This record gives sequence, C-alpha cells and structure tokens, in this order.
Amino acid sequence: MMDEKYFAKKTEDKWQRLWEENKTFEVEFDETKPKFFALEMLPYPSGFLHMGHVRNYSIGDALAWYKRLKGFNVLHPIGWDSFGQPAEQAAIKRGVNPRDWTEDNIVAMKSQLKKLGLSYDWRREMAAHRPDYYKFDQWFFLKMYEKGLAYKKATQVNWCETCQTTLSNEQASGGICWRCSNPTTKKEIEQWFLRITDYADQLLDDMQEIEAGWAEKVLKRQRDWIGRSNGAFVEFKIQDSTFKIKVFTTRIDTIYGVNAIVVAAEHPFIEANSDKLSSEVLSKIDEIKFEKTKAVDREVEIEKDGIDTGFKAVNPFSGEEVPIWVANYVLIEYGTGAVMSVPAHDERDFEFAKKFGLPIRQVISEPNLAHEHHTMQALALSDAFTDYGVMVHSDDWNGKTSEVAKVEMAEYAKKHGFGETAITYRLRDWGISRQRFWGSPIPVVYCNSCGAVAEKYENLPVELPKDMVTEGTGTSPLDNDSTFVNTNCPKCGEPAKRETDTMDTFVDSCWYYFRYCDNKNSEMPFSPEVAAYWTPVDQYIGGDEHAVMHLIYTRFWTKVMRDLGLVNFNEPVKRLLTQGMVVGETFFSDETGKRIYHAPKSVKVERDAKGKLLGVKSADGKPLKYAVEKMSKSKGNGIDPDEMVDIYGADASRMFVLFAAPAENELVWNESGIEGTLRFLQRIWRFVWKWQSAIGSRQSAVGSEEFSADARKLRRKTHQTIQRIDESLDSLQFNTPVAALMELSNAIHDFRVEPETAAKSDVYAIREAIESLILMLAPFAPHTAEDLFASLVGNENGILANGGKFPIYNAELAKADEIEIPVQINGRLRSKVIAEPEADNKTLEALALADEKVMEWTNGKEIVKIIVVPKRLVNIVVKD
RNA sequence: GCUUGGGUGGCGGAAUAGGUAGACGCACAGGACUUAAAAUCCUGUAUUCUUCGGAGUGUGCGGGUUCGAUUCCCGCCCCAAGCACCA
Repeated sequence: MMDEKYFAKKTEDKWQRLWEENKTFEVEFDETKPKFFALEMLPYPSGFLHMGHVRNYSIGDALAWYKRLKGFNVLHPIGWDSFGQPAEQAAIKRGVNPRDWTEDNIVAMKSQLKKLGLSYDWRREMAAHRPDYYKFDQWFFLKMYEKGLAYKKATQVNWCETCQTTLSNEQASGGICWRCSNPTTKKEIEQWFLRITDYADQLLDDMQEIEAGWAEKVLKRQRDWIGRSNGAFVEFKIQDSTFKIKVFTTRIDTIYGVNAIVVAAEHPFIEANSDKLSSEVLSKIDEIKFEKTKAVDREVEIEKDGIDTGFKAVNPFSGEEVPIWVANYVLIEYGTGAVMSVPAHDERDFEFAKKFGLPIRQVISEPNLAHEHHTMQALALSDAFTDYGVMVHSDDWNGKTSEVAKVEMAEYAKKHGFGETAITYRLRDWGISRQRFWGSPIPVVYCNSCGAVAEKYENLPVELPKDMVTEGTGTSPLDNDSTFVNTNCPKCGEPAKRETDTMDTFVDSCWYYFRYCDNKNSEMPFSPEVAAYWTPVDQYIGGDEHAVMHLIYTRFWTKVMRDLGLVNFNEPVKRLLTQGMVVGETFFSDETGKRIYHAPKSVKVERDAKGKLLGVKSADGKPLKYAVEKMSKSKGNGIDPDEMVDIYGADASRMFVLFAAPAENELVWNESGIEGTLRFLQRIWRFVWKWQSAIGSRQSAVGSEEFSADARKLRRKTHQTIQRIDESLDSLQFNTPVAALMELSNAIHDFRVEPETAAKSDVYAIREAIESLILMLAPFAPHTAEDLFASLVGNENGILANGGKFPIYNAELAKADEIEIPVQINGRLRSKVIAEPEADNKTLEALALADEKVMEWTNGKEIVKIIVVPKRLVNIVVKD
C-alpha cells in the first residue's frame, strides 16, 4: 500500500533494492532485439561525486530509460578511469598504497552512484587499474608493436619539473602543465610512441561519417588539432656551402617575393655551422632559445626578434641570393623548422621585414591591378596581401593565377630536383611513456643480446608490484623495484630488464567501453562477435574538455582495432553530446575580496518588490560580492550530491538538473529550483493517492460512451504531451519534456472531477493521463515512477517488469475539437475567433470579418487584402 | 587576431520550413484554509498609459525584405568558450 505522502528516501531505498534483486538493468547479448548503447564518460575515482557527474549520469540515465521504454535492449554500463596521478600523489602524500586508495574511493563513489539510483548493469563494471583490464592495454600495445605502430625513439619531450613526468604535447599545451599549471621544460629521453600520424588522413576524412551526430565545435577542434595543410617543400642551396635548407610552404606561388630564409634557433643548420657564426649571432640565438623556455604568458604576444646569420641562400626559381636569418617566430616542431620569408604575402613575414628593414616585393596582385604592377617597380603595401591573385614580377609565371601556379611550380621544382608537393600535419605521434608508478606497465624487456623484446602474450599481464614503489626523481619509480625490473628475455631466456615506464592513462580510456560488452573475457579484450552487436556506441555523453585528446585517441584506437579485425567500422561513436559545465555561485567579502561564504543559504539575499536582486549580505549584515565560478572543493562553492539527495531525494535532484537548462548549456547552480521539481513529484503522488481506488475498482474499458468536453480536453493534452516528449527525448532535449510533464500535471489538476462522482469515461481519461504521465516520468524520476506505477496497476514489480512501454500517441485524440484563430489587422493582433480545426480559408475569412472587434477596426476603411493561414491566423490589411 | 556558440521578463529558460513572444519552473505580491506556522489551494506578475473596454512599446543596436520578423538578408555592438606566430 502506498503512503499518503511522498517520502523520497523510502521510495528510493525500496526501488534501489528491488532493482538489484530483480536484476532489472542487467542485459544480455540478444540478436533478436534492437540494441542501444548509452555511454557516459567514465569517472576518475577521486572519492566523491561532484555535480558535473550528477548531470552527466542523469542525462545518460534518462536516455537509457527512454530507450528501454521504447523497446530497446539497452547497454548502460559504468567503470573507473582509475590509473593516473592523483592516486599516486595521494599515496606519496599520505603513505598509502595507491591501489588501496583507489579501491576505497571506488567503494565510496559506487555507493553515491547507487544512491542516485542510476540504471547501470553493474556486472559489467571495469576498472583500468585492475590486472584483468590493463592486461589488454598491454595486449594492444604488443599488437601495435608487431605492426610497427608502437616504436621507441629518443626525443625532446615536454617535462614537468613539479610533477616529475613527461607530458604529451596536448598536456603541455602552451608550455604549461595541464595538471599543475607550472611551466614545462624540454628534456631528451627515450620514449614510446604510437603512430597516430599514420591515421591523420582517416581521422579527418572519416569525420563525414559522424558529422550529423557530433557538435561542429568538437569536429572543428579535432580538425585544427590534426592541422593538415597542403603545400610544398622547396630546397634552397647555400652560397659557399654544400648544406641545403628545406622549407615548407603553402604558397609556393609567392616564391619570387622571398626576401630571406628564416630558420628556428634549434635548426640543425645553426648547429652545423656554429663555428662560422659571429659571437654576436650566437649570443642572440642563445637569447632566443632562453626566452622560449621561460614561462610563456599567453596573454601577451611575443615580439618578433631575430638576427642575420651572414649566410646567403639561393632562390631556386629566380637565382636570387637572399640572407639567412634566425628568428623566434619560426617553430622547430612544425614543417621543416625553416621558412621562406615573403613579406608581401604573409602577415608574420611582413611584420618581421618591417621591423628589420628588409625589402618587400609584391609578386601576387589582385587580378584587376595586375597590369599596373607589371609596369611599376613597387607599390607601397600597408599590409600583407595574403589572398590568391595573379602573379607579377615572377618571370615566366607572370599572368598565371595563384591556384594554377601552385600546382605547376611544385611540379617544376620536382622536375628540377629541388622540391615537391607535400602535406604537413600539426598532429604528432602520441608519446605514451610516463615515468610513473600508477599506470599500465609497458610490456617490453631489454636484453643485452636481443635488444628490446616484446613480452609474450602468455606472460600478460605484466603486473605492477603489490606495494607502492618509492618515488625516484626524474626516473620511473619502477626502476627502484628490482623484483619487477629483473626478468628473463622472452626470446633467449637470459637475464634481462623490464621497461619501467608506464602508459599514459589516455590509453585506458581509448577502448574501455568495448570492454563493457564482454568484461569477463580473459583471452581477448572482448569478443568481436559480442562487440559487433553492442557497438558502435549509439550515444556518448560527456564534457567538451575531452574534445581533442580522449576523443581523438579513441577514434584512432578504433581504427587500429578495425585493422586488427576486432571491429568492422571506422567510427566508435555515432552521436556525441557535449554537456555544459555546472558552475557555482561564490560570495566574496567586499572589504577583503576573500571568499568567505560558501553555501548560498548562509547569505541574506535582498530583493525589491518584484524579486529583483538588490544585493547580497553576510549573516552579520556585511555586503558581499557575487561571482559565478567553476565548482570545486577548494573554492568551497561545490554542492555535495549526497547532501542534496538526503534533502530532496535522488529523483527531484536528478530531474531538476535536467530541467534547469538544456544539456549543452552551462548550468549555474541555484538550489531553490529543486523545490519546484520536488513539489511536482508530490503533486503527482497526490493524484495517484486520490484516484488509485477509483481506477482500481472501475477500470473497465470504455467503448462508445461519450466523453465530456473536459475529458476530451484532458485526453487531447495527454496525447499531445506524448508526442511532444517522444520527439524531445529523441533529439536529446531533457528540459522541455519536464516542462511538458508539468503541463500535463496541471491539466490533470484542472480536470475538476472527484473520484466518488466521476463518470466511467472520466475515470478512463484520468487513468490514461496519469498512467502516461508516470511512464514518461520514469526517465527523469525512476523511483517515483516505478512506485506510482506499481500502486496504480496493483502490481509490486514496477514498470519494466510489467513490460511497461512508452505510451502510444494517438493523433486522432490529440486533435482539437475547435481551435482559436488569432485575427490581425495590419499585422497586429486585434481579436480571436473560434473555428473548426478543418475550417477552410473562406470560412475563416468570413468568421474574422464578422467578428465584432474586427469590425470596429475595419469600419469605414478599405480592405486591401486578407491573408489566411489555415489553422494559424487571419491577417486583414486595411487602408484609411 | 582567428574559430565556434550565444544575447528573449527580477532569474533559469520556452517558442523559429516567418504566423497569438514570454510555455514550464523559480522568485515576488495579494487572498483562502489555520489559534499560528508549514503544507496545500486561488489570483496576479514584460513594460508604459488607461475612462479598466483597451491602447502604445518590447526578443543586444541600426537598416532592409514582407500583409506579418525573436526567426530571413546587410552592417555593427557585446558576452562566453576554444585556438593562437602551424608558414
């Protein structure tokens, strides 16, 4: 029997228990059913949930419920991205084992997730730090090693002194460590790489398969990240030297305008010729290098700087001699580390030439000015002309367009052996070596006679030592564990040493969701047959901070898996929803600027009679400043989901998170709104309490019996709502369906019929409305929906166990008996008339003209024109 | 600077194959019930004027197209996020 009042905790405890007992959300591979894979980005087990998680999982859970009600076999799993630095740092700081720390955190967070009542199939849980999972990180590594996709090379890497680790280019973007925000430096080290650049073109080209389901901003960032550009290499000979300098250019058509060759300070030409350079030049080069290693303040643009080396290069097209400069604006990492400077047609070169007084010669002209440029020696340019145009001052090429010349000049260069067309990328190979303990060991052994040897598959996993190994400085912690390091060569059996670097944690998240399909498999990462049913992911949900790293790596990994024959598609994720951040309100003291008040409830908010915010004061009456910031523990503006669930219940909390803003928008947390969703749940509860016995005792079918006008109106609202919510959920809108549910609840409330006196048809209409409402409530407030459904149908097993389905929309019932047609005079609303929904234009026109208010406006005026839009409006155009 | 989003009441947000702007919720105000409070219920709430019937103004700003523009076009302003010497 249901309680008269809604007790969230009681209801939620009950259904969380029942779901577990009944294995409600456990799903199996079943080819007879259509599948749906709903996936949220897996959490790092920090130990506590934050509101970003709650939002992420509420969205995913709503979708999973919706798809279940629509008859899909829904795979909705969760796992743990449990390798990585926080565990290691916590271990160092507190002297605990990172494994224990991680496992404890998982236990804590799992109970928080369960309190939210999320509909996961918990049997499929995975955790990256457990050997049964990372065994297959290693398996994949070996496969890639065999295929030449994993390789080791000595390289300058980004190094963070504070974190004592290497960082990928992405993680050290802008010379700043992504984790600790301190400046990074460079260090020469032997590192393992994955050849993601082999897949650069596919990563770009396959985007067309997913562009319908991914936000453009994400694809754009990936495109920029890969940074493919089509151009050419050109070699410049050096006067009095056998050395040549190769440059990359996308504008070979501008080559007659070259005024200098400019190289990066780190370019090998400098190293090779350092003995011939003056001390002035060498010290300038050192200065440039030094400036680069300093912390880069991104707000300030670095001024261009450089020096003439005194060497001369020869332009292979014109034969002209140009000076060779070293400058700080040329990047060693991109292209060849050397550029041809064409100030007339490149903004950077223009700025540089202006500063150092180098000649500027225009060789591309706007088509209509080409003749003028031919006859005149030079036109003063105030800016670089970077558009395509017509060639001038370019010998035999004069008069050709840039587009034509680009192709022909590259061919010419190739024919004469000093160049060729080329494509360059910003994307670098992915360095996966980390000098850390808490990661998946790279399964390679170094043998004195055999060199680097792959570990055998049967020896996987290469397990981490049980105890935390003490931190070394600058070397891998595992170096200090002799039992781990010392092994035998898998090839010759002689004593050998293990690789002690571990893998970047982004490796773990590349393929974790495939593991959900088949997480008990000990032979393979997953069975290709089972994965073929569940994957690709139908809907992925997560923050857009993963737009480049995780989402590019996992797309790459999928393509590798495809080439290994594990999957038969190119793209792992059909649709991606990038949810907005949850931000908190923070209050500052006006006097000191310090953050002093955290919980919004501990401040006094002053408003005027209309509710407009006048100011915020502390409990003791001092004025406070207000700001919106990313929620975090340290800022004290975070909301503890546990606390929220205790006060309002999981259902009201989850529902509010979905209702408060569209999923992609930033959500400024404001607690007062939750009470609205709680009130809504209580109201539905009251409906069911009030009507359950009437519905139960008189639930006979209604046949030809006439429905009252009000009952027809309610049924209309019910069916309109069904259609609306179905469409919204299908297009991943979660805020508007909640509003629609509230509207339906308002309609039920306005249906003023009492159970004792209700006609059979009224009970039928009420039952239809309430039952539909409850079924459509399930994605948002599953516990409450389950309980109400059980009470209503008198079956304690709830919606899914009773085969509950999303209600069926009936277009006939949704149609109105009569509709209100606005009537405009000269485009301004003046009156409304009531008409049959099917009324034709003539009828509507006549109705409008006969309307009293309309006649007041048309009286004595000439009617110029009447526009009738069927079912929508009538507009009468009049003239005085 | 470039790119991508976005500017609608006191607040979060609805509504665009061009057709009643402000759904739904919050907040606020008044009322009913109550000894009182909470809960619940009723009413109001863009804005100005009003003879209380209505009338004018209003979706960042300025133009345009149209019977009609939050929606389409042109030119601006502002905000947010991302990228940033990629040759």
